[in-house]
Amino acid sequence: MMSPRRAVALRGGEQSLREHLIAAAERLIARRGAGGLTVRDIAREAQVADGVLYNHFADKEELLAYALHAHVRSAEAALTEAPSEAGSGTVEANLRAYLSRALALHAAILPAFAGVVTQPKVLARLAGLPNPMAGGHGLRTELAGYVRGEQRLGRVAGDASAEAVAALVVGVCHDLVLGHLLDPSRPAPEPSPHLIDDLVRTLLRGILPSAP
Amino acid sequence: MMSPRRAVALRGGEQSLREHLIAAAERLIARRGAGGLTVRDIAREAQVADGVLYNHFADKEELLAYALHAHVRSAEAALTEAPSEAGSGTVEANLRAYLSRALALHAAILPAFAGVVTQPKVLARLAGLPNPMAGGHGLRTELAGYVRGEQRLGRVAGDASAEAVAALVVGVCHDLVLGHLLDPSRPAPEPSPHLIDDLVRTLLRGILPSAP
DNA sequence: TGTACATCAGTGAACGCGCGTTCACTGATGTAC
DNA sequence: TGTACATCAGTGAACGCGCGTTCACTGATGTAC
Repeated sequence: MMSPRRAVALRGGEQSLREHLIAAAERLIARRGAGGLTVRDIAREAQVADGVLYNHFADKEELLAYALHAHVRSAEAALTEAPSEAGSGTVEANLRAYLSRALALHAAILPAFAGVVTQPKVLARLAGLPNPMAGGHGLRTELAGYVRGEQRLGRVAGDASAEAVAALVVGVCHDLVLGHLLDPSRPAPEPSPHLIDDLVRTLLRGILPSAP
Repeated sequence: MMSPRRAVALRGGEQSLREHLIAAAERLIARRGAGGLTVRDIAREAQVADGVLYNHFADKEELLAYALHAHVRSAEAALTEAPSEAGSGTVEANLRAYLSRALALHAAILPAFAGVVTQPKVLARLAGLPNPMAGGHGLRTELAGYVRGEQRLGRVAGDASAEAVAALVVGVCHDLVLGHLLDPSRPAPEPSPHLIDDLVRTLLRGILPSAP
């Protein structure tokens, strides 16, 4: 077996340089988003020569796609609470938990993706990756599935729309995070518990006056 | 009065070169977003020399900020329907109208802003412009005001949260448009009327089973 | 065991390109006489 | 009225810079003898 030169940054470590590069890019993405990153930024973060990247990836976009993918999986893994199961606790508490989960997830993911929207090559690479759950798509179907489960148990109205609930919950997350991105003075990470209460109540009971 | 050289592109027209440049940039923003635009793109669109820009604006970012501002105002002006007034028609129809309005507005505005999130200098310039209604902020307060009006008339429950409704409606618009931006294969401009029905019904009646 | 050589991932200076920005020049218009 | 000159917004070639990418070279490791 051949074992030629080894990157100085890997001395003492055992992961491959490929994983090392992805991890470095992921760290930068988590810190500043995938927007203005340069290959030199990534090489410096990885403490590695400028050119190595091209021994392991076709181009910058491919590396970014893998790093974004890793970032999404990290963000999902960092969520402490497991998704609520239909029938457990109360529907209200479960909905609130889903809302918190979705908000935490989007607060971590959306800023990272902000700079990618204008890079079609990265989007194309991402589309080719194994598990396309980016953008909260996985959470959306998870939530819709939960609502359908509650419908079967009779704790949610049979004529309610699981897709509508999922779209509203995910949407409000996008909204809160986007507001922060477009105007950094606005708070995004921690919306008032009051607002969360109001959102959950609206989803549960609607806004029409109670029937007499 | 001095009247030195006049830009060839302005022959026959009468607007100032400053407005001409803003209009050209706005056209490009509407067509491709504010993301990858170069000063040369804008100069070519305006049929004007590369350098003139700097006779009228401090830098590229200032011009982009004015163009984005103009784009937002154009998008708002292009909305045919006027916002519903509290008490008119039915609450359901009014909510549907607000949802359609908001969706049309965000479909026009969000793609334009997509590329700006990673350009802090443009965001800073935008913050300094006269009317900071960017990002659907104006529509949000308008909708919240409408809901409060209906509450006063008793057509909406007094304990409902106008802010929650506004956040949910605006959020779902962000969501639909973002989904299209991140994955161009997904449809965004025209969501199914079915989904709109479901969203409105959810907002009006919630998802809990009707009280016996 | 010890020494000379072959391998090839890693290295980093260099390349080409496109960007934002500058500035010496152009030329249409107003003014002086 | 006609001619020479002054003004200055517009022009576009050129500048400097940072980017993604390339490639001749380095040097740690395995192999041959």
